[in-house]
Amino acid sequence: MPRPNRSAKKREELLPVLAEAFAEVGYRRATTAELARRCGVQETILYRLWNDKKAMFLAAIDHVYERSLTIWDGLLDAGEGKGTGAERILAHEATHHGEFGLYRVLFAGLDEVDDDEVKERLRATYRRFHRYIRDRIFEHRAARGIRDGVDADAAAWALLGLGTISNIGREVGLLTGAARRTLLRDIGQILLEGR
Amino acid sequence: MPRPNRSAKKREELLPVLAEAFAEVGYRRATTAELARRCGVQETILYRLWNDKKAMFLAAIDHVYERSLTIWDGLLDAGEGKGTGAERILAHEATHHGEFGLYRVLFAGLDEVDDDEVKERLRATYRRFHRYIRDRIFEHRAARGIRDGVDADAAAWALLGLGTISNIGREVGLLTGAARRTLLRDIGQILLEGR
DNA sequence: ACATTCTGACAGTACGCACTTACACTACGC
DNA sequence: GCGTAGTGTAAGTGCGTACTGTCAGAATGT
Repeated sequence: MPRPNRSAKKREELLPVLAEAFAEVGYRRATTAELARRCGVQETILYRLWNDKKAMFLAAIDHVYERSLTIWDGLLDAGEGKGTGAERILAHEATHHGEFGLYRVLFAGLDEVDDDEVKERLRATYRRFHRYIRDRIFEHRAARGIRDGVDADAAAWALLGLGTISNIGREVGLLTGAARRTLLRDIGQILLEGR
Repeated sequence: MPRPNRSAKKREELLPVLAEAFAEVGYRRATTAELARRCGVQETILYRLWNDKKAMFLAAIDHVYERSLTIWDGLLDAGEGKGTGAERILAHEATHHGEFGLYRVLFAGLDEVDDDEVKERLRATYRRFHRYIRDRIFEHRAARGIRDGVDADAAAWALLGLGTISNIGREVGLLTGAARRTLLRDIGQILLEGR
């Protein structure tokens, strides 16, 4: 049995680079040649790690969620005492939201939803984001003794929308950093409280 | 002087078809052959009306705004007495939002923002949408005597975000029609009032 | 009727891109 | 050291696609 297989490790190593590439130029324009160049490897190597370009993209979608979750969960663990978890995440996003541009992977995916696999993966990703946010809203309201807020489900969607439009505004140069901060902070608070 | 030029008329006639095509399959996948097929003409004809594919896309972006505005302005003119203009638009969108899928043209554009012309056109479009909504918020609050709501500018962005995420949710199959209705209605009302 | 410009159909071209084949080389277990 | 299976490099290949050249015919003002 010669040479152990390092594929898994290599995939893990290249995935962030792929995600960044898809984020920057979208799905169609991220040519396999460009992906390989950014990874510093030959195209063949990518094709040995993933079946095709779509598989690379699907993996990148998952990476977006996992990266966000890692950061958010870190915020929940650390910094106890400075408000509820939801407030801490909101405050963090108010200053750092979208700075890695990974959300653009999701935009790229929305352009490919007529592909069933892409659509399914996007659905799973958005659902996971939504549930996570909704749970934080529940926690927040429980901690604050809020019982009459609007449906937490709807509020979670609205918060997702807030993040999305904030990114779009940045993308097209309509929202400055300061504007995004007040947007996420003020409106975010209202949605959290639900009234 | 033989045969008057009907280019303008023809452009006007084909533009909705182009917009629909871009909405359905995005920019990259909307091949010129496909565009021509949907329009029922030869590719050459499209190229006589627009310089290149990008010009067709830019025109489609404008069309999205103009179509929405036509509908919304119609709602403002008609149906006086049933709430403020903002409320009427919101109620309308709650049931009809995104049913033509034209917003997907904007998603497609977001995948092409590294092109300066596309980015500029998107910025102009989002700005116009934002201003229109903001003005409706001002009117609403004036009519209701609301003076302590959150910044109308921010609220307008949040409403845009609400519409956007509503479309995304529909797109990936996470939000049913009923869910979108309550989302736009309940959260929309909160944002309108600003508290 | 006629000149002139618009209109429509078709084939073609150059290129970019996803994906493959082929092959030399390397590291490991026995 | 030897066979096996993983790794790196290079050169294709075939297809899809944006865009063009050509040319016959059709509609208009004079």
